[in-house]
Amino acid sequence: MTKQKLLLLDGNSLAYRAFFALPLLTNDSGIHTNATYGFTTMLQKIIGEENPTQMLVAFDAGKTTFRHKSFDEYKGGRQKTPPELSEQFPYIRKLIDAYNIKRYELEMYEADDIIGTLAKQAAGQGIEVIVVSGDKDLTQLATDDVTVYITRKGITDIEKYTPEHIEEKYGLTPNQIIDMKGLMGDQSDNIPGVPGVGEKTAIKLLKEHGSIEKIYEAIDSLKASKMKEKLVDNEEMAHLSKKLATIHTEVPLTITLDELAYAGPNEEALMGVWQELGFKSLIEKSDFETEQVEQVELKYEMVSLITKDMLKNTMAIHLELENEHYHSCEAIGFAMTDGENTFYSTIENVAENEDLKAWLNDETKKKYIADSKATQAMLHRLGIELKGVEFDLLLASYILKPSISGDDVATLAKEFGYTAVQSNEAVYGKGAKWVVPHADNVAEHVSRKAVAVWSLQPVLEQKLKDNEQFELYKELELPLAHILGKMESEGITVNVDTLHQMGDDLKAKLEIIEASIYELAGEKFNINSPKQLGVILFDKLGLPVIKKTKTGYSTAADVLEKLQSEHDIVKHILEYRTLAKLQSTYIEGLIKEVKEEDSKVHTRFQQALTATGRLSSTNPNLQNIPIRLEEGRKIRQAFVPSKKDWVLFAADYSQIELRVLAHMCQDEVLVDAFKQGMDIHTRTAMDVFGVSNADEVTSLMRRTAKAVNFGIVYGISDYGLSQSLDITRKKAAIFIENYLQSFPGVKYYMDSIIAEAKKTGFVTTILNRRRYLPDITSSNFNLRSFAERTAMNTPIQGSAADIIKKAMIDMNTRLEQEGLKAKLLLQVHDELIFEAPKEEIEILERIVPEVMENAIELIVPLKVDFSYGPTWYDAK
DNA sequence: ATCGTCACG
DNA sequence: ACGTACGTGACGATT
Repeated sequence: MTKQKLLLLDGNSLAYRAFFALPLLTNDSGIHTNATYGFTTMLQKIIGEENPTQMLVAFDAGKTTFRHKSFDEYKGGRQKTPPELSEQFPYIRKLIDAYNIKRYELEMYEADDIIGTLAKQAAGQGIEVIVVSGDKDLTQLATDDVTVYITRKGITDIEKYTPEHIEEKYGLTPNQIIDMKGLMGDQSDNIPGVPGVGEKTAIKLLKEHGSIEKIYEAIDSLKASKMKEKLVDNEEMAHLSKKLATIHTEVPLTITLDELAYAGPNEEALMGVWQELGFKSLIEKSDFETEQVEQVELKYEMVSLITKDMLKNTMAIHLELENEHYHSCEAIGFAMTDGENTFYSTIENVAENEDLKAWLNDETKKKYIADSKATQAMLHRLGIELKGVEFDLLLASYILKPSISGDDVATLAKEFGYTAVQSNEAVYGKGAKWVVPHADNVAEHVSRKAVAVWSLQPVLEQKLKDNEQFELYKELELPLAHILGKMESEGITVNVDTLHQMGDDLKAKLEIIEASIYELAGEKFNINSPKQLGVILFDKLGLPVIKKTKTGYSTAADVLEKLQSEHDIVKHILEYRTLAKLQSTYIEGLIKEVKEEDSKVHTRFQQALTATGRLSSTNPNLQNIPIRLEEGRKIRQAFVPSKKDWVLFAADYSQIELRVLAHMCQDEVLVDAFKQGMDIHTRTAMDVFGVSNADEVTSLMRRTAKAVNFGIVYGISDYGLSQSLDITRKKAAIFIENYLQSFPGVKYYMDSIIAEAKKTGFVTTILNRRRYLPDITSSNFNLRSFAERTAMNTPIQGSAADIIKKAMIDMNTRLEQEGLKAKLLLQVHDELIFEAPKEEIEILERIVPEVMENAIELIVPLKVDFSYGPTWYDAK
């Protein structure tokens, strides 16, 4: 439990302060907002700075208080609260409620007394207390546990009163503040005090005697003077004034400290109040993830038919889908806008509308779309081919802000300050509660999305140009989306019978292994449960614990491998894991994804997801089909061409990341090695181990050098390398040291890329893709180290991604130019998989490496290997 | 919803 | 001294 901190605010005093500190502002609807605005900025500041665990705003209750009983002129003659301020009090209450801060007022007592009582209670429980007011009387509450903040001049400028500060400023203790006020009186509260006694005299007297009581005890010894006369004449008034100025700390409150917990505002409610008051700057600055939609009226027309006259040369269109699975879900509706007129139509009316179809298919009719790939794929299913995509909100957002997650139009729009569109969750609900609402609501929602895309197009394109990223977006990502859409819609054929066959074999093997594991363990348990497995291995069988996880023993493969010699059960478990993974993910999982109609899987390539610019693949993930172990690799036998006498043709870049590194750091040795076509791991081994002849490099040396090369690409650390090679950290450090000495250009590059990231806050790839690294200047070692490794890795991984993306675009063009039937089906980070008729193999062998190797020119050559066969397994 | 694990580049 | 290799997605178990 962190230290508790209670913030007590004097509501009336602060409202008055804000009102008089700021000029009389009014908002669009004519309400005065200077007090509400001042109050809000003050709250924002104090909450941000103090981060309290409990909060309360106290208000004065009615007109009369217990003080009036002793002195009926108390606060008499005071100016009436200005009506311009009175009208703002309801909003101040609303604001406080929206912040989820407790409000409190009590009949017969003033805010001061409520605050005094709570401050005393809290301090007694060891809670740190901060009192905020515009009234200096409150400083009497200061103690070691209670600090009193008094606003100065404006509303956010505060003076902090601790007992020390009061001593410094007045030479008095906090308690003596009351006596001072008793003597001086208070104009605003109509407390008379002793006439003729001001601050200076009061302080002088108190320093000498200590308190009002002590002054009167010693009154006779005072030498005769005008002042003595005044004191004598007004003794009663002095005592009364002190009494009135004393804050009551034993108020019979009807609330307790427990009720004051503060855990942040109700963001939606707060946005609502801010909107009502017209606090645009605060709304813009806030990073709340609220669903608040601007109350901008949207004019749109629901039409049964989109007619020719509605179809303009440039329009934003939005095809609304049920969910992200656009290869299998249903479409909900369709909207289009040219900025002036917005039309909504049902899907039935879209699919059968020949005019619209022709317009969508017309390359010269320009479309602005939120997610062009999804739209293209869905339209394809409806028998419509989409062309002429000019703007893609998802891709533009991704290039500008690669870190934003989510593809909802509302989420993206909000990132760029556009809020007149609702989130899908707000409209449809989520999970089991998901439902399509009334047609009117859908029409408005979908129309708003189209308008959002239309409105954001100029904004985002300008930002891209400002960043010099427009080309990356327009010439790379946008055309790539079209190609990826085609690849996904085409799909890859899977032989389900082959998978079933393999599944049966696996099932039999698993049953045997399972039986021997139970036998060796002496009981049945769930081998798939790391928790239960941990109990068997480490508690029951007493194997040594090598690594732990947050929740218990680690049973990961690297741990189990070290335990193999300890017990026979371990190797069975390792084998069980391998086979169970194949069975659940690659046999059963894959079968579920095969579409019955065409016997194909249609993955979705996520183009706006990774931090580095790579693609990712889902439903199913076709970028992690097994290959390293033979048993798993056989899964690839189930991936086949879609037609008889066709083949699968696979081409992959050899060492693309290290070549990119060589290009970027221009290290002579590394560049030379690639230019001469050497085996890079062997070359590295020669340098790291100081061997002058390639023949002298042993396989262990090469394997080690390979791991070092991986480490370099990942942003090396001795620990990481030691883990991957299972050697000591010291040895790993020596390898790295040797490497960096052999390749000084690499070291220089790594140092400068980190320096650059620290300076600009981001790193870039060959095609100017950015990754922002806010943690690079963190004082937290872990965060900073991670950011530094990322700074080293991202330009390499990201540039490699740029290169293969460019190759895909060039390859698509080339296939069309050559009039080939061959189709690009998959991309797996550094390889492209095609299917093609046998007759085209020869030409592919020529053009695929040519196009891929020349996608982007580096100072080192790019090298592409390829192969083909009747299944993906054979294309090796 | 999150964790541990493991498949890929 | 700090505690990690970079980037992903899917599964079963568990909360």
